[in-house]
Amino acid sequence: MSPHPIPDELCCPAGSEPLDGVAATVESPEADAELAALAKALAHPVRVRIVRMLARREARMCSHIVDELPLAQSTVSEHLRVLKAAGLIVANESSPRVGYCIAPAALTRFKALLQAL
Amino acid sequence: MSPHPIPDELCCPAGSEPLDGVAATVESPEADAELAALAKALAHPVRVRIVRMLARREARMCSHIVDELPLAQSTVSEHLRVLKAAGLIVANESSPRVGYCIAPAALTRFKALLQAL
DNA sequence: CGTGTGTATCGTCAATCGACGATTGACGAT
DNA sequence: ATCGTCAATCGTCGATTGACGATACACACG
Repeated sequence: MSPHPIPDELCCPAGSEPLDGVAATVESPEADAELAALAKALAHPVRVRIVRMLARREARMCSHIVDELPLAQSTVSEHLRVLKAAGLIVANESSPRVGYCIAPAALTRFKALLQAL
Repeated sequence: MSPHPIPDELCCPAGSEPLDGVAATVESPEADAELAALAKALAHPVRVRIVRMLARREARMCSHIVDELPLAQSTVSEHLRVLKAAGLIVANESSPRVGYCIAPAALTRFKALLQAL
């Protein structure tokens, strides 16, 4: 059997749609830095892939992603760290197996900032 | 007097709205690489600022941007090169007065790729 | 033809990135 | 208590980035 027996529902607070990512300024030096930081987090094909996988709920754990990609576990962990640092994903630190999922608010904010260009 | 006497209408074909950036695939390994490349081009506050200035038509020439930012001319030129390589901006190569402007199609494509996440 | 203006390119240098293996730490299960 | 699994961290290495000054280039104008 696979050592990763498909995770149960151990993701983020489920249907949380904060929608607060549209409140802040969209044109300012701070917005420039914010957009640049978000773009930087997505500035790698592997990270785009990871975000897509998490958005589709195709994976929740680091090991799942390692299975899908031709990369070492430490490399995947580092990409997850970058995405988490940018706020694009969040981790369930409480659960046994650390479930990752996307942060809808950050993604919404990203889209809003880009749309404003 | 300013050595940059405000440029005349030396921008791109003006009201060109190709809108062809929505035709290609939005979920694929190629799309991942494409989105990552576009994000990488915007992954710097200065480049975000430059794109914003060009989108607002506040500047068209490299020298205008140099006037606005605390950066050397060669640095600004390099940022412009990165943006042009990513296809986000285009240049009127006709003269020393190179007129830069945003590439609406690339920006639209960028937005479409991000929205698909 | 020389001069000034506006850009691009080159070379350099410090800093950051991306990848890896190895190690460590946390749990659950045996 | 030991083992196996999952993930984070550390240290390293080569490649890339970002910044700069200096230089070279293209053209308009005198």
